[in-house]
Amino acid sequence: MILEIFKSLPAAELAELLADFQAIATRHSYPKNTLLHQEGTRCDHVFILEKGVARTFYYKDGKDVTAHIATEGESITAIDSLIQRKKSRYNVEVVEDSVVMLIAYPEMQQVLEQKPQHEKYIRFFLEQIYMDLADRIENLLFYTAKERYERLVEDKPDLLQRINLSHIASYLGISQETLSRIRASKE
Amino acid sequence: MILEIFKSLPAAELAELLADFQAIATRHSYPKNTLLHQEGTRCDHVFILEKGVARTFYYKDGKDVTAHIATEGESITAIDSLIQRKKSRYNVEVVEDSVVMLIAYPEMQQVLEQKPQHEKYIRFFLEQIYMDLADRIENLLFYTAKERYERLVEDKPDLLQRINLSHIASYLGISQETLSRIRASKE
DNA sequence: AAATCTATTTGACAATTGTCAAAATCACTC
DNA sequence: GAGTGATTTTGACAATTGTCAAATAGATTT
Repeated sequence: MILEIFKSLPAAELAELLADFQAIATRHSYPKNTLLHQEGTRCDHVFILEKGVARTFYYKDGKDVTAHIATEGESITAIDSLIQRKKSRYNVEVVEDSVVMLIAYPEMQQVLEQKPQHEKYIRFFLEQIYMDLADRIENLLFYTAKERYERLVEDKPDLLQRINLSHIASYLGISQETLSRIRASKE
Repeated sequence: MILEIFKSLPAAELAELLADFQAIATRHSYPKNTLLHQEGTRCDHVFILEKGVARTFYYKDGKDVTAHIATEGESITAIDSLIQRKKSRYNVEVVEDSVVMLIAYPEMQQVLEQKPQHEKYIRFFLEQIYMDLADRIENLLFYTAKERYERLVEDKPDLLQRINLSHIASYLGISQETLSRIRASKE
């Protein structure tokens, strides 16, 4: 159940971390469209996708907006709630039938209290997702709707077959109609 | 030299962290427009503003783009380089005459190796700057140029007197001309 | 105070994208 | 396989914002 981003790290040190987290993780299967976390409640889990696709979304002026998408080997959660320990504005749902590892936050904290040397991996994890957001900002600032779409296709070609166009559109910050036209203009 | 965001944390635990970081921090004064870090080199410092204003910027298609702005009680660095330990694409400069605390990354790592219990504060720090980026993305996705400007004025009213309009514009993802017109349309 | 350099504003126009409404396509159920 | 509901596409139009060029204002130097 190792996260993709950890695969480059020194195996020896990592093994203990993984063992400790394996010990508190549980595996679940969910059918398509299952809500893993509901907005307005506190989120106490990190979800790691073994198989399938999941997204976080929220409602902005009544519209469903996708904030994050995760596929195999990636993690997803209601990050605001997990960080600030309060009610979340995000929902998390699986978009396909999925197999998910759950790590409960309180147990994770306990592991980190007992073995603070693991904290540096959490730090590494946060650094990675921070850089992901920085990339996304640059994407929004400097690339046109069309370019953003092309970059997503380049990065995750399979995603477009696996998730609704409307979700892709809101994730990219484009109206669904514009995204549809962009697709039509290709080939 | 405490960071604004740490002020809400339990004082007792925090005191040791601060003492340990004070021990490796050095204070410097820089005149306006001094470059604290140059792109293409590895950044080995975190800068904490005691007085003044600083920004990170980079060149995108030859244009100066402001990525981050920090004022008193906030921190700034070439975050890509600090995280990934490689050459940075960012420059860091002070925009006003400033007093800055420097913390060298290698020494910070050493402190964290010796006292891994401090890692959780680093984690807290990363979580905070992560949420800042998430806010910025939402800002870009859902608010017009005018609204983004108004929100910045609301949040940091003094900034507009302290830093060039062109820097504010690129930070907000707006052309300088549009920002100028937005300002003209008010009052 | 004139001269020079920098920063900001203004004008004219074009391009990108959003919105609303309707049609077409697709997917699933009975 | 007809029918129903969800998803995607298309059309027409308006609004926001960017670009390029020039003018103005402000700041700094001699």
